[in-house]
Amino acid sequence: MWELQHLRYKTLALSISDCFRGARAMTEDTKRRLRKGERRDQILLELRLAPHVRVAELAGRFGVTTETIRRDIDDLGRAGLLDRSYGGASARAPGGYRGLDERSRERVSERDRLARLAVAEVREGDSLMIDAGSTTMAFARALALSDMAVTAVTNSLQVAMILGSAPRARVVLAPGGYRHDEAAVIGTATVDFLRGYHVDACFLGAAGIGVQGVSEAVEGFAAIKQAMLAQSARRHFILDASKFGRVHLSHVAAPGEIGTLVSDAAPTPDLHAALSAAGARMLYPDGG
Amino acid sequence: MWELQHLRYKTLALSISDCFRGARAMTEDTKRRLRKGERRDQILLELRLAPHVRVAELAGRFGVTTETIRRDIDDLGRAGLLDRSYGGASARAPGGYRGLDERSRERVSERDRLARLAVAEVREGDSLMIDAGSTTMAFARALALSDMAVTAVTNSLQVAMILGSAPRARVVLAPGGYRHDEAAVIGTATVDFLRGYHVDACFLGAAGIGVQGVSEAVEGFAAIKQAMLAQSARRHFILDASKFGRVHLSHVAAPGEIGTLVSDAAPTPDLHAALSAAGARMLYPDGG
DNA sequence: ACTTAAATGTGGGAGTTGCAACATTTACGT
DNA sequence: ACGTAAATGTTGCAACTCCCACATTTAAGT
Repeated sequence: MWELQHLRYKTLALSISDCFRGARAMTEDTKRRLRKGERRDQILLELRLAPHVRVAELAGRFGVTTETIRRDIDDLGRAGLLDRSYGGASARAPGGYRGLDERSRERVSERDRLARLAVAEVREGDSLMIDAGSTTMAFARALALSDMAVTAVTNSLQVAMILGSAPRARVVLAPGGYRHDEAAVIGTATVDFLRGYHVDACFLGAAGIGVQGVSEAVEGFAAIKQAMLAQSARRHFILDASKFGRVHLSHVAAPGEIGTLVSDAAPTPDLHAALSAAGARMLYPDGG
Repeated sequence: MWELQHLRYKTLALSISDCFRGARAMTEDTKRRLRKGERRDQILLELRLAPHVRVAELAGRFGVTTETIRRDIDDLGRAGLLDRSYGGASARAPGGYRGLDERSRERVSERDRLARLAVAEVREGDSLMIDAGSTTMAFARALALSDMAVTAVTNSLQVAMILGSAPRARVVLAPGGYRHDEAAVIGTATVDFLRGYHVDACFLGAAGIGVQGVSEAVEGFAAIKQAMLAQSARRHFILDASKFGRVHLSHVAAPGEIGTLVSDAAPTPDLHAALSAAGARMLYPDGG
């Protein structure tokens, strides 16, 4: 009976493993046999349908020992393809957010504090634009908790799903080409769509901020951020202190275009000087 | 120290619990005190950021016993707001898909077989439209496994995320108002956007099919399905046998407009007669 | 203030999982 | 066909989780 089950999966699984091996640039994975790859593809795919799988259940389904499954998800976890958890594995949320296992409790509350600082800038009834990123996800979560009536336009699937669960929030999702690593849509369709909306405020993340302004690493995100900036009466960048002084490929906004910088710590003196000279507002805990 | 942590959460959590209680129509939840509701909101929201939380970790964070957390997630699980798992809880995937715990192993393979039957209708290089639903999610999963080069336009966030993980698939997401219970976008913006594409084939789910044609329960989905049908050279409905004979509010397609019905079992004689008289093609295991 | 019920804590036994060392099987190259 | 190494299975023990019943605390109503 297990044999039958196994064969079915064997025919079903084709070769996503190839992509996976390719992505890992032939390190230790090239040595692995088919059976293993198939199983791992199955695990990964199952994890896209259900957010969590259990070791014991997978073992039963594939007709192998729990130890084998354990080794599989250990390796997959090491490769960053899923998150290990007691008794099983869970899908790694796309969009940059790391599970709590990797973060200390302090960082969790830091994240929430920064997010609430940004939520304080939102007024009841506001229309918003929110872009993709781990900071804006945390912002969306805090905004959902605040139970404010807002309408949000976003290109982030995560933000849509998080904020969409709040009873008084309306979410409009922009169209575009789907980027799986960021769980967001991107492209000219996205930008064109955004131009059709005028909102009270936008809340954006970014990869870096320096004296020359805000910059972004992911190609294609910069254009979206700029489009959102252009349609918003009030502009906000939510950036934790680790972004200070970092410069990335794509230019997003000059210091004068930043509006308000929401952060979890005061900017470095030179950054503070440059931003304040350009008329940017800065907001951070302990007196901003 | 725990006191501090707890207070922070106390201020953060406002009143999504109200919505939750409201949704449950004041059964046993009305009796519950604030503390409990806050904790549960936190759990639910945390689950939107991370796909899995552990009992022990939550207990530590809230400064309560694991037993309390266990009771929380038990109740939340009973209310259908999350999925229980050994050692913790995982987010319930929106869009109708139920975790494996609730389904027998047979139904899992049935689901996969139906999905693969539909995938067999896809040709390398095809452009597709795929709508939202649990059947189309399974289809997207099987399509991702097939490793075919396809371009898919969809209004389902789940389909986008599943298919978007396949290396050779391109996914275009339609815009629109976000419907959280279905994890899909909906509305005139969605329909208008779809009209901008011509595709080789569409794969749609639906709530029911009868002699009068295909019908749908979710308001607003019918228009999207019709738009997708209109833009597709080949038309497919993926429906399991439980949909046979069911009639729902919104009309989607007459028998003559169905194209191909992909199912896991042969339609009932009268349904078969009506469809075949209208020129619909039928596809099911064991000789279609 | 008193009563009552809900909410939470405690403790122990049963079941699950994790881990590591070692045995066995399987797959591949020569 | 043989040898080798990867892959998987097996076993035992420690750690963790679950669940039950009962004790204790907390919150609400009168």
